[in-house]
Amino acid sequence: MTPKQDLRTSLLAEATALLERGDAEPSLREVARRAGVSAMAPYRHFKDKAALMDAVAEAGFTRLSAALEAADATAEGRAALTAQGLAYLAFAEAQPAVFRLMFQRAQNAADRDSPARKAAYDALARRAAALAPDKPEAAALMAWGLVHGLADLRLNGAPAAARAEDAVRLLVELLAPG
Amino acid sequence: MTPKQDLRTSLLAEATALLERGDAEPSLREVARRAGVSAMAPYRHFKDKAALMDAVAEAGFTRLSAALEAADATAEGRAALTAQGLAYLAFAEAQPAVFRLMFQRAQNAADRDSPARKAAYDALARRAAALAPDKPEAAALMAWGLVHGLADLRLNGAPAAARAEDAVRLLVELLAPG
DNA sequence: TGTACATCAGTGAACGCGCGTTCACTGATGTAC
DNA sequence: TGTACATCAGTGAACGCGCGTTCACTGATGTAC
Repeated sequence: MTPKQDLRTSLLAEATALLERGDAEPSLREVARRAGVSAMAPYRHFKDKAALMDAVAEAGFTRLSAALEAADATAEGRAALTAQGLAYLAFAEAQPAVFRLMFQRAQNAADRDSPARKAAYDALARRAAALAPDKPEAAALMAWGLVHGLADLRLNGAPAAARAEDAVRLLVELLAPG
Repeated sequence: MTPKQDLRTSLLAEATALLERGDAEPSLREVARRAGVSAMAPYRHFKDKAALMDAVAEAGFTRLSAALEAADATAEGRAALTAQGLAYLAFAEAQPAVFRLMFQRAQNAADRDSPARKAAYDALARRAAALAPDKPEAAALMAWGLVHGLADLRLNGAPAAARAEDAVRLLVELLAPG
């Protein structure tokens, strides 16, 4: 058979599209269908369904980490941390289903320690730690925990989370008054 | 047929137990099986499977809100907020699957505005707002977002979240130095 | 340049499975008179 | 007190469904000599 060009990439894209369309658990068969390929074709590229979903999540962390680093580059110090926090919220809002998947899958999987995931954490953590040199670890975890919690609450429809950006700004203000 | 005594309660208990046993999506049939009842029996008590799961989530919010209020009662001011934050983390850790379900279901469902959920939010929010009278809303959302994010990260195996309690204490310290 | 062969990406039929839900039913209990 | 009837909580068989995965296969492409 004629190889589709880069079926692997197509499968990732279709799975992502299905997720964002609201299908919380797209079936392998449906993904294959959308890619214009038989139900069995994905097995040439992924060991099984779980491997495909892991790859989707991993790609999500790569995009998130890139978004955070891009935001970071736009400013310095306090402003850079604020920018990263807002970027995190924006990412979650733009790709809610993938965002959810990213953290769900980490729950069981070995990709808990993926480099992309680490990179995303480090980007935020570095700025937060720099603002609170006396308690760098607690500050980093606080920044990560806050933006993650706000994103999750907003995705889950908590009405209060509409003002999530205010909470991010308050965090930065408290960490580094000025 | 002889009515089982309080089958409704048993079904909720079995569904909860299955969840906590690691079955992220227990089937209606399995729940019924565990309750010692035919596959159809649950339909006497719940419209459909979704209604059962909604009830499980709602019961979770009731327990969470009770836990927060109990923690709140043990102290005053700053210490009360800390106690609530730690209680939130403890709840998520003790019943991770129900905790996840609670927020997942809110995503689509009408029970987004359930009284139990509001009560849980209010308990935390009141204390946080009292500590930052100039920015009560942002402070409340910040407290809720932080503890929720820390809980979620910990459930999802983020290594840094092991020190979540430190982050809660840092929050309280920043909100109300002293 | 030609030939033999391995590899690789796909196909398509078939499997067994457990699911949520429907349906028609049964038999115990409560209520009216 | 007895009888008729409605209600209520359960049963059990059956449905159609889509799923992940297996299997044996096909035919195009790349490689060695």
